[in-house]
Amino acid sequence: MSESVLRNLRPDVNAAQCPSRLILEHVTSRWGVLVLAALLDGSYRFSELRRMIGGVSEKMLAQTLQTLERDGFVHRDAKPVIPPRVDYSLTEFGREVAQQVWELARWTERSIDRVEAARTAYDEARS
Amino acid sequence: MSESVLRNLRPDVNAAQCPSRLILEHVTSRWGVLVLAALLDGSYRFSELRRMIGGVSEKMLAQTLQTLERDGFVHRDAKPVIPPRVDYSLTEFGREVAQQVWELARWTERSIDRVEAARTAYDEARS
DNA sequence: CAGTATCCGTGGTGATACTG
DNA sequence: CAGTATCACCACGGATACTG
Repeated sequence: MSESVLRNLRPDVNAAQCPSRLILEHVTSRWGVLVLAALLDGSYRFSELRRMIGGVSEKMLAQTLQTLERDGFVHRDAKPVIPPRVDYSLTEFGREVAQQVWELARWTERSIDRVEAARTAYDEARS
Repeated sequence: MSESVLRNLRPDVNAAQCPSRLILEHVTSRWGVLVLAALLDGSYRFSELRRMIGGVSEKMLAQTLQTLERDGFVHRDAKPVIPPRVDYSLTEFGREVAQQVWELARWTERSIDRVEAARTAYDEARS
C-alpha cells in the first residue's frame, strides 16, 4: 500500500483534498450499495427501485440517486410525459463501481458464517 | 444479480436477518477502510495506527479496531508488559476483505478526475 | 408518478478527562 | 502507552405532507 493513497483517503482533511474518500462514501453508503446492485440488472423506474430495495424512504432514494447521478455513476432519463416517467440506469462508468461493490457484497455474503463464528468466539472469550 | 442477495442486503430488516449488510458497514465504515488499508502493510501499534491514519479520535480507533477484531478481520496481540504494548495485524481472513476494500479504494482514486468532471457537468447543467 | 419541503428524533462522532 | 468513561453536538435518516 502506498502512503500517498492512505493519505488521500484521510477523512480529516477537507473534502477538496480527500476526494476519493467522498466517492467511496457515496458508493458504499447505506443505500448506494443497494441502488448500484439493483441497477446492475438493468434500467428501473423510481417506484420500481423503491419496491425492489424496500425500506428506503422516498427522500433517501432520491438523495442517493442524485448523488450517484452527479458523480456520473447513474444515468437519469426523465421522459416528458404525464404522468412523469423516469428511468434510472448505470453509466458505463457506474457499471465498473457497481461490479466492484457487488463483488465486495458477495464476499461478505459468503463470509457470514465465518464472521459469526469469530464473533461468538470473541464474545465467549470475555464472559 | 440474484434477488436473494439484494434481499439479504436490505437494511430495513433487522440486523439478525441482514448480516452481510452489517459486515459491509464495518469494513466500509469511515475508519474501517483506513484501518484495513494501513494494516495491509503489516503489524502496527495503536499509537502508530493513530498517527498513520490521522484525524481519528482514540475512541473511534479503539471502536473500529474492536469491531474488526470481533468480526475476525483483525488480530490483537496484547503484550503483558509495562508500559502496555498492543500490536494489530490482519488475520488471513481479514487480508481478503482488506484487499477487496483496497481495490475499491484504488479504483476511486483512479476515478477522481472522471467523477469531478461529471460533477462539473451536472452542476453546470442546472445553473 | 416522481419527486420536494419540512420537521424531528436518534445515534454516530469527537473532545475531554481519567485509569491500569 | 493503550485504552475507558462521560458528555454534548449535529448530521443523517425517517415520517409526513405537499406539488408539477
